[in-house]
Amino acid sequence: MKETFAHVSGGHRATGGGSAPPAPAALAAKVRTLAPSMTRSMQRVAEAVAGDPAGCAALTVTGLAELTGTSEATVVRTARLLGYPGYRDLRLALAGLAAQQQSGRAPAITTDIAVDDPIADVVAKLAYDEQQTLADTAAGLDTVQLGAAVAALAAARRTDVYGIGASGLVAQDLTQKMLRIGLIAHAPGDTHLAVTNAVQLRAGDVALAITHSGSTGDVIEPLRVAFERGATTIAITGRPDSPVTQYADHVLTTSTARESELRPAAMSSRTSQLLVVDCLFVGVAQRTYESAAPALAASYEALAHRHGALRAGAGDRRS
Amino acid sequence: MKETFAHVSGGHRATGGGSAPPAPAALAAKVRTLAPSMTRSMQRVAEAVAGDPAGCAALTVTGLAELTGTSEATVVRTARLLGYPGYRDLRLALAGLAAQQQSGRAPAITTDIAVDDPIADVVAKLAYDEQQTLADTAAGLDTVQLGAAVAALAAARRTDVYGIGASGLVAQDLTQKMLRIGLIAHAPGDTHLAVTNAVQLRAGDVALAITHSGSTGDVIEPLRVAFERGATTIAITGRPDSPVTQYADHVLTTSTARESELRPAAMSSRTSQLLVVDCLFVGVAQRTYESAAPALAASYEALAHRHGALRAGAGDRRS
DNA sequence: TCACTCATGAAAGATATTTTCGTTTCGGTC
DNA sequence: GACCGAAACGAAAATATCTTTCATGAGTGA
Repeated sequence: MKETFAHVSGGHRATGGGSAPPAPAALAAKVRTLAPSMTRSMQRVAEAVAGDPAGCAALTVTGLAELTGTSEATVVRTARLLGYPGYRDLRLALAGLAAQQQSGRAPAITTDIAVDDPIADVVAKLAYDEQQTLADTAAGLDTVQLGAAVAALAAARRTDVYGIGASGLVAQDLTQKMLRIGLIAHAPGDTHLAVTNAVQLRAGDVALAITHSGSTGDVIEPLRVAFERGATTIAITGRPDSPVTQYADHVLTTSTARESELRPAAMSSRTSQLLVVDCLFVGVAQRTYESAAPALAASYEALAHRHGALRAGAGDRRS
Repeated sequence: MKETFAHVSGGHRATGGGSAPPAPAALAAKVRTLAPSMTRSMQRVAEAVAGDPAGCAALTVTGLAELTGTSEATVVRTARLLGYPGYRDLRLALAGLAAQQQSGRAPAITTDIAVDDPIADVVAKLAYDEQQTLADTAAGLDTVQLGAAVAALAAARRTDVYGIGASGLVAQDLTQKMLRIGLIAHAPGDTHLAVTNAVQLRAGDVALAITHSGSTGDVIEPLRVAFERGATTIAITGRPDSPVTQYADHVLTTSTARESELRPAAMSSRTSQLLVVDCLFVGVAQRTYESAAPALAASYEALAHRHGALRAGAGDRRS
């Protein structure tokens, strides 16, 4: 009679009496616990699995069977013993475990970049450092000063942005963005031009200086001129006590990450400066939304057909 | 006319976008990057996968096909497009991803920046988004392509970097840095100059194009010229299947973050591009360490006295 | 409208996993 | 030392799952 055996085979459920949640990360522990109750070949399999989850996750039943010198059946039996419905699920758990211990290996990237670091490490370290820089900058940013700066920029008749070297690019970035929302901004390319421009400023205008060290003469000079002309002046610098702040109504502080030979200060200061500049931009865009939104749309539209100019195959959808 | 050239030079594209090893956790980013080049049903699958990795990992091909209302074939095709050999491997990666976000922090979904967000929120959201962009970019970068690009740059007689608009600033950033370690690099300011420059390139030289859309004619054109001149060409783009890759020996993919009205795509693509550029720079600096180190020190030295020029005391001698 | 391309799913084909079942091994008993 | 029974084990069949092929229909440009 069938029903007689039914409950017998049905009762073969694994540990837990009905609900056997597959082990998440406690696999190594489970292996150790269950090892004594395992047969020799099963132990070999369990050992391999616990020893190299990532490697085993890449193997098929057959592969793992060969690796451990056993058969597919044994592998499946081991998986069952470990609490999974079959090898497929064990493999899935294995992949998860591998990913976990992979990501847990993060602390290694706090070290400086070395000359012989493999390229993958360089990527990881740089990304990590820049993320850190962003977090630091955001945390250290004075929102009151930022708000004041935004208000000044939004109301300005025109804005001058000064920066040299790497900071010059940030200055241009801000300028480009402000132009996009219909505000008047300039980023003079050299000091003479900057000073010449600065002389034209007056109350209601804004001058913004970007310098990491806060001591770059080429940037301080035009800011000083603007300051003396009565313009509202803003400084973005990593040194809140540096010379440039003397002539700044509002000071926005960027974070200073540790630098090393292969990772010049310019790199992290740029990241930091860009975040500040983005905040300024978004703040200003919010305040001038009525005019900014259509201007943004218009400049987007104007660029759209440039993109299609040389289309070669892949269709680009309007997005 | 054009098409004749197109298919001739198009033969170079063996290394396009699909040669990357399976992505570990950069899946969400990859989905976003590749979504535009997907068909409707594939997008549905990709969406399901990105939206609920854990859930999908528990499904078989058939299950996922049913869930998304498509067929097994489509699921497999999607898996392929995402860079995996087949669904089985995608599923494994999915399990890994699920485990990671399980153990990791909460999803921390960011809402878009709203017009009436207080300035503090703007800072927090921008910082978070940019951090996310960095993580995605780092995870999605093909280190093989990156390594090849680094090797080409380090060995180049000279390097041209093309970029327009926001990408133009990134191009300048790279150029500045390369000059600092004694390498010859140019970032022509406009398309005419760029093409004129490109004509001068030959084998052993490098041309690098930076464009988020991958369809910017002004940037593709000089790269094409350089490509046909026999120079090694590199493209940094957010669209690995875009026209620009036709003329690129090495393609470096930047991540595409979701954009909104107040946060234009240019913002996150810039962050992404800068990370890639930094990686290139550090990689090149490593490879040319013998000459790069003294050059870096020298340029640092040369700038040092500029910083002191306007010392704090208010009295400025130099004018 | 027609020819064409391409996305799509049904079903055939290939792999991987699970089950079955017979053989081997081991420990004990006579 | 021979024999028995139970458990371990693997070969191969059976099944589930994944992949490929191919015909169809939707959409597109001429």
